[in-house]
Amino acid sequence: MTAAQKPGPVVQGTLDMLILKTVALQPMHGYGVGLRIEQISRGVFQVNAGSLFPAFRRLERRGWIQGEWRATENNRRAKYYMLTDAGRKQLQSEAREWQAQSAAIARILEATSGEV
Amino acid sequence: MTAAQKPGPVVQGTLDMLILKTVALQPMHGYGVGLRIEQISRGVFQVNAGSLFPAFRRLERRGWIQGEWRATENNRRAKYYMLTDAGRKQLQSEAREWQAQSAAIARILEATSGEV
DNA sequence: CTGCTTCTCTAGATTGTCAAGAGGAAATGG
DNA sequence: CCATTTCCTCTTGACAATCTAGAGAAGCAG
Repeated sequence: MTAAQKPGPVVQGTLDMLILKTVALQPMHGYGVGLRIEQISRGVFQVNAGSLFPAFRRLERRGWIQGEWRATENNRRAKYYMLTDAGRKQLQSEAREWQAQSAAIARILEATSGEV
Repeated sequence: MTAAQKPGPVVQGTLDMLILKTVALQPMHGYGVGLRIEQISRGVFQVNAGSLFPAFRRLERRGWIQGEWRATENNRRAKYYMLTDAGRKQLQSEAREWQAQSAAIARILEATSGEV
């Protein structure tokens, strides 16, 4: 039973970063981003539409991504989002901050006594 | 300027785990736990009293920590909390989950194309 | 036509955290 | 002795991100 816990929500505060990173690789529509995050996280995360779409609106409003209606591979209409230059900067900044935070948490979890 | 961003809030959802870990090392009072987390995180995190005390109440209500009034080193009264057995299990479980989550985020941040 | 899948989007509630404080008791400095 | 600072507990009210639980449209398969 060392394996696969049931999927859960994304770690709070990281969804924007994960979306930016995902659309940085290639323009994608919202639904696809959700699936991709589930896949790459290997089922650790599961993104709800009620989280996803507000996030896309948020990111677009802030100018970090830009949407455009296109046809999917399956002949449907979907809004494809791609990263802007500002979005690329934002992604770098959030990723850097995340590294610092997860390193800090790792330090705390590994602490064995009174180290500073 | 590669150095020390200004301190910010704890990553959402991790505060309980950080508190459990901190009191696991040695019984501590709330205020001290806050300072300790700031220290070990090297200023990455800064825990607000308005987050801290509700968290302690929450953890005690769930039976993961147990509080007791004692005198501090400085002759003051403070409520010292220590981990219960249930708390130890909970800490292990949360830490395991955290490892899975941060690994998943790392995978996403490092992705370069369509890997599954 | 019926039902399944893909895809977008909304409304309402919950939750964890924050900002901003109040207050008490010991130490410290004048 | 009084004033100030430091330590420590705790509360209130607001906010932002996420969730649950849907609706709705359009193509595909039976």
